[in-house]
Amino acid sequence: MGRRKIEIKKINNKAYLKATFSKRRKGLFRKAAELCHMCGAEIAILTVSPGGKFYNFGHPYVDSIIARYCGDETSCTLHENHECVSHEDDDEDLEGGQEKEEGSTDDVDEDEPIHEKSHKFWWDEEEPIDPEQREMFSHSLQELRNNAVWVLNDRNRRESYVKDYMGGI
Amino acid sequence: MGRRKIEIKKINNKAYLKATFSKRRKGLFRKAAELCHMCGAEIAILTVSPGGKFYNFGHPYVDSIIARYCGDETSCTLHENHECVSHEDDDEDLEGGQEKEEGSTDDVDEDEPIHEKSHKFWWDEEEPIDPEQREMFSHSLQELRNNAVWVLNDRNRRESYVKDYMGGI
DNA sequence: AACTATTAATAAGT
DNA sequence: TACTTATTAATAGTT
Repeated sequence: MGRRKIEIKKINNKAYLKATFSKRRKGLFRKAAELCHMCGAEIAILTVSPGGKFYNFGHPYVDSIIARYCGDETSCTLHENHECVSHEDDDEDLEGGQEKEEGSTDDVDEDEPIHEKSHKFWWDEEEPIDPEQREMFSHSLQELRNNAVWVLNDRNRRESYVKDYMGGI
Repeated sequence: MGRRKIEIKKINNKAYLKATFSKRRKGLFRKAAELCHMCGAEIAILTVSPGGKFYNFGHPYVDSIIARYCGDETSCTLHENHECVSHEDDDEDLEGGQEKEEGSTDDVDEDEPIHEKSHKFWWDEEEPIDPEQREMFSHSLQELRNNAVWVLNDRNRRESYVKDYMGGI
């Protein structure tokens, strides 16, 4: 959506990259805020710039959402592959959700991931990860989740608070 | 961008909400993927539907980014208020970033947050949070971060791997 | 950072 | 639920 059609490809020009990163990140956050507001969703976005710096968006809080993600075994399996687009079950998705304490055999919804076509992303760079590292990492994430669980118990599920972003739109 | 201009406001019609949530979440993820690819950014998006279900996007991995967020005290202060849009310093942002081990008095960049105008979000619902709960939560998040630190040491900072989302675009 | 020509996202409709 | 298309909204290039 600009003066010209562009290809979605790696930008090399540093100045252009910086401008694009800034504009598009802003656009992304605006979209997220709209989605939160219109649909009552909660969204956390962690963006790491090419320089390794974090730019985050969160409604109501990045941390509360992460804690729930880390600790909530009902919404979030420990499945190796929940890295990308996951849990695409669009049914019974708009109901309450306050009662997450029930037996967790009420299993998760791995069915119908909208893009589970097993072909790679067209810009997949295919840099495989050392399986050992991956294993170790998985383990530590598990730990992290375990440590996060108790957080949830002292946190109401749906406090609403939005910090100023796009004040005015 | 549709047949009509719409207001960005809470949707009550359940069917419409569901459709909108689905479309816009998809759009959000596409935008994120484009940003990753064009700018070499890493992005994790945790979306909690109104029904409390997680829909996540991550490049290269949700978990690796969260771990870094939780553990990296250089990029991410333990400042009470890094919930929303944070770390908006756009300078020296495209450099390397492998050397994060230096003394952490090299403080963080709270300057020039792009929307730090202190007015509230226009849809701010202003439901204040119990300070005690907030305190407790903060503490547990700190714990969580401490537990995550060691993860980082066994993880190269910039593995590139994209799972299939929008394969083909 | 601000401006617009232009493309891309999407609200309705099917 | 997926596809279509009129229309708006995001943004690429420019200043």
